Amino acid sequence: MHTLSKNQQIIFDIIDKSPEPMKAYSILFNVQKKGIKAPLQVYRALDKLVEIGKIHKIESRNAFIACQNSSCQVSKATAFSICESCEKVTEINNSSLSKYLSNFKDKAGMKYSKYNLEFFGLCKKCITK
Amino acid sequence: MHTLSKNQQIIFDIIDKSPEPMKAYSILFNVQKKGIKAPLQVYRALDKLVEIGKIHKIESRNAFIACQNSSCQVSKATAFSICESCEKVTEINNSSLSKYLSNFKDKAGMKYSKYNLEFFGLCKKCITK
DNA sequence: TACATAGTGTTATATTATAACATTTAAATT
DNA sequence: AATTTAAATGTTATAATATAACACTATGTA
Repeated sequence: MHTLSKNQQIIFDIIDKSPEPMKAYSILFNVQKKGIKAPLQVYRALDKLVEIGKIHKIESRNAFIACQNSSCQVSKATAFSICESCEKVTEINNSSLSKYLSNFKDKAGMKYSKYNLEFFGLCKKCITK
Repeated sequence: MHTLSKNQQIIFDIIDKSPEPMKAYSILFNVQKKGIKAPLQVYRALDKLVEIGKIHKIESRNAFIACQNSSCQVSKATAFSICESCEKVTEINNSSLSKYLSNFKDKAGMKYSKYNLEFFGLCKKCITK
């Protein structure tokens, strides 16, 4: 198991506590009281946390969320649902889906080592508004 | 069928001719000789071209490619393979995959209106290097 | 014509991300 | 414990990506 460094722990904690994905400069603003002053300090921690699978980047939003999936050691197979109204993001943990995608081969026979899937729609709350 | 405006056509043409995804400022550089001088002129055309499905954004790369799929009118169901070595990107057109994903429902019962999937790996050329 | 909608041109600025280099800390090896 | 190595930190500067705001022009349609 990986032990986080000081900066990594600070930045993981704030992402983990957040109910929604956080952007890098919002993270920076929120950790300045803890002594983290520069964007690079944030980005380096983010890079490492993504690498070890503790957080994921929501590519379409340039934002980061803590991994919701206890069995997810590395960010090799990620899927998210994104509400286009309230921007709520949920990590999808569905074994049928992950099996289907992990075994997917395209016509050219290329075998993939990683995928990222983002679904967009309206969440239950927003659909009734 | 949609008629492209002058700027939209210029920008679509250069993306369509490119063998690889193009980034916004690379597009800008390449169309300055045609009188397009400012980032916004590029981004506005890109937004519209994405909206009508003539191009797609590769989110993990902040880059744009022309739609390879003649039946794809709108960018509601996109899938790409991305070589992490040479950065070659190919649009995946696989009816089993698109059916599976279009019909996918998560546990919360949320029904999605759109998805984007990016596979990562090594293409055939790069795998033998 | 006149009205509405979409597109253009422009300047300025916001947001996201990395380069480069010096230093410090932690971990692994002897 | 001392040495070595890898990982992490701190800092300044800057690159790369993207949007706000406003004035104006072209196009389609009643």
